[in-house]
Amino acid sequence: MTTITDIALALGITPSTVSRALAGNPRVKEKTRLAVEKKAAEMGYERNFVASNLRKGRSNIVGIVVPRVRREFFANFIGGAEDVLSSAGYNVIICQSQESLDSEIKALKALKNYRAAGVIISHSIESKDGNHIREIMGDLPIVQFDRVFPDLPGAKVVGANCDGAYQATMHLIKKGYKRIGTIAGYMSCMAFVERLAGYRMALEDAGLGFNKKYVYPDSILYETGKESARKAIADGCDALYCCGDYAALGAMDAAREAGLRIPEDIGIVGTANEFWADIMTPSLSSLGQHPFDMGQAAAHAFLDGRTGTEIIPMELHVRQSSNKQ
Amino acid sequence: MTTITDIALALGITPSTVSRALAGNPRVKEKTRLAVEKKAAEMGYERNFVASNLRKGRSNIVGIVVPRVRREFFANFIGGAEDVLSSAGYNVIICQSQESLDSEIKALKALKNYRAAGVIISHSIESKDGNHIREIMGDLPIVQFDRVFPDLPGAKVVGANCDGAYQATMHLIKKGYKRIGTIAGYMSCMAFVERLAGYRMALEDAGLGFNKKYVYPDSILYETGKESARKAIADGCDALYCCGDYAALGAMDAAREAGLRIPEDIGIVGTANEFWADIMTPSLSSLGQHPFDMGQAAAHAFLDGRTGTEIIPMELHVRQSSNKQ
DNA sequence: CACAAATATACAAACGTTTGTAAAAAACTC
DNA sequence: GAGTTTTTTACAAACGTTTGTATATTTGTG
Repeated sequence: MTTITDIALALGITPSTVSRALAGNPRVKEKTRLAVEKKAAEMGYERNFVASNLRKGRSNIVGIVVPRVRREFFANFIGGAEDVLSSAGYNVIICQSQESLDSEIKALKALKNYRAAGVIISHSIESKDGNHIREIMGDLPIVQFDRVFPDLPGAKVVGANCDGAYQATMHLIKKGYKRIGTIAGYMSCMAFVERLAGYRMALEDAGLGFNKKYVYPDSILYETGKESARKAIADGCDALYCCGDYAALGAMDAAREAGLRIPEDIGIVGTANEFWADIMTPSLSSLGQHPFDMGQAAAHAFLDGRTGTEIIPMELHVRQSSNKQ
Repeated sequence: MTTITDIALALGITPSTVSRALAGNPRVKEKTRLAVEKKAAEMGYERNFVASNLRKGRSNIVGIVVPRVRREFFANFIGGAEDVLSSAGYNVIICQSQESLDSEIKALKALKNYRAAGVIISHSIESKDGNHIREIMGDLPIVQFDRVFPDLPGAKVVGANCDGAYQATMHLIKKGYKRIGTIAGYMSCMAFVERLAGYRMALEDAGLGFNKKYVYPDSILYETGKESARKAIADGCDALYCCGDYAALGAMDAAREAGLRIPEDIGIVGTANEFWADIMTPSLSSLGQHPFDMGQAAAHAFLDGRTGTEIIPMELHVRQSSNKQ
């Protein structure tokens, strides 16, 4: 592999000049710079990032830490972020926390150790606050998205969760459902708290009143969603706003097992708008985010060193599961 | 951040001894080693990978390059590989080629530049051979999986594609379908070539004969699958073995648009066993791989420096879309 | 106890960059 | 053309580790 020393030797100049030339430093004469660039291309030079990072104390790596890469939402977010970051000359390391605090810490430490330029993160369910993030990353730029800790400084990109859940719940109300429960998420996550708030607000605005009894929290997976839906059905709910599509799927199965027709006897709306929501029978109404846009927004927030919170709208996709005539 | 020099200073020994002690080198006395370990823990030392990598000329990074992270198969593969690799002390960088040769080359170059210890790759559709991989990675260990170039040296982990497609096709034959076509993939990919071979073998073994006319290649997405299925239906096919679930989904829609009942008028089997295959109506029969196992196998192949090809069995999940009574 | 052998540690260079400071070269000024 | 400023390049140290070689220490032998 050719080094800047090789180039310097070939041109009879010093490595430092080569380094500056390649970095576009105005301290080197245009003529020299062009000669260096030509020689570098000729010799197939590629900057050794490891050496560069060591000397500079920071790298061109941006870490993206997500619970799970395979979820529609995170996969699309990553797509959006990667687009923007890689065209800005950054390399992206993707880490999965698998919803575990330990894995999250491990990933952050590895990123810190590689002197990442920054980290874009949506924390795991097990993370109750952002102290470990701040502690490990020090003063490195942190961009949070979707699941954010409000007290942690730095940029945040979130969906309009409160507004979206309001829309979803209001949609159920307008369809004539009377006892609307919610299969909620974890109250350690902002996003889920916001959704609950939107759900509550819609009920109150419609004069239906909010009843804590019809909130079934900690349910975002198929199994927990199904279990919670069973309780909701026993409690007499005739509609459910679910904080996740997998939980909504569980709820649909619970309804079917209870002999209820969807959407005639029970209406169901999910959240995330996974690919399969549209192709199942009955198709699942779902509150979709714009993960790709969120990824781009997060990347730009990092690049511009912006801070503050950016809110990306959410969109309700009405399908059969809530479309009572 | 504390360095080995700090530890050496604190203990009145030299950095080299600290380095060796932390690496478990037998050249340092047990007593010294313990003292170093204690001090290191006390001072919160963490090895600077960047410096270590620079000196050693290689890192503890393993790159995984896949077309798309969000596909069930790749996401699960990554899960399996990450498990094994991270408990062996490696860090995993995940790169997406987005099925584009350019992105694949870019990812490989970045990995090479970070002096990755090796790369685990399933190449993009646009890659017609493995020359660019070998050229960029030099003599670094390469483990290929699923889509492999047989002429590229190094370990390979593949599903039993030929055998699986044989099973799938034979299943359709046994169900009484007569004119069985295949929505095939790209002939630049081993996996798809193998599946076609299995399909052909089953037809020939059953005495139905192979007819090139009923092979509709280059169709792995919803749109291309649908388009190819339209042709197949016009050609009089009453069953389709599809090389991908998204293509199978397109085929189902094409069948419905043509007024055909599934599975009565046309039988459909997909490949990959995506999550949603089970929940749609009619549910989609699909030939599933064991991506998690494949990921573990690939990681072990890398760790053990093994070479040669490992074949992981595939499993047919029979569901409604092919279950003609 | 002297001497050799084995063990444990110190020294120093290297990995390939970047960057502050010094020196050289070029361009002005009077 | 000498002196001054500006531009351009060279020198050298540093980032934190690893590792071959040399030195110091300990252990063993007669």
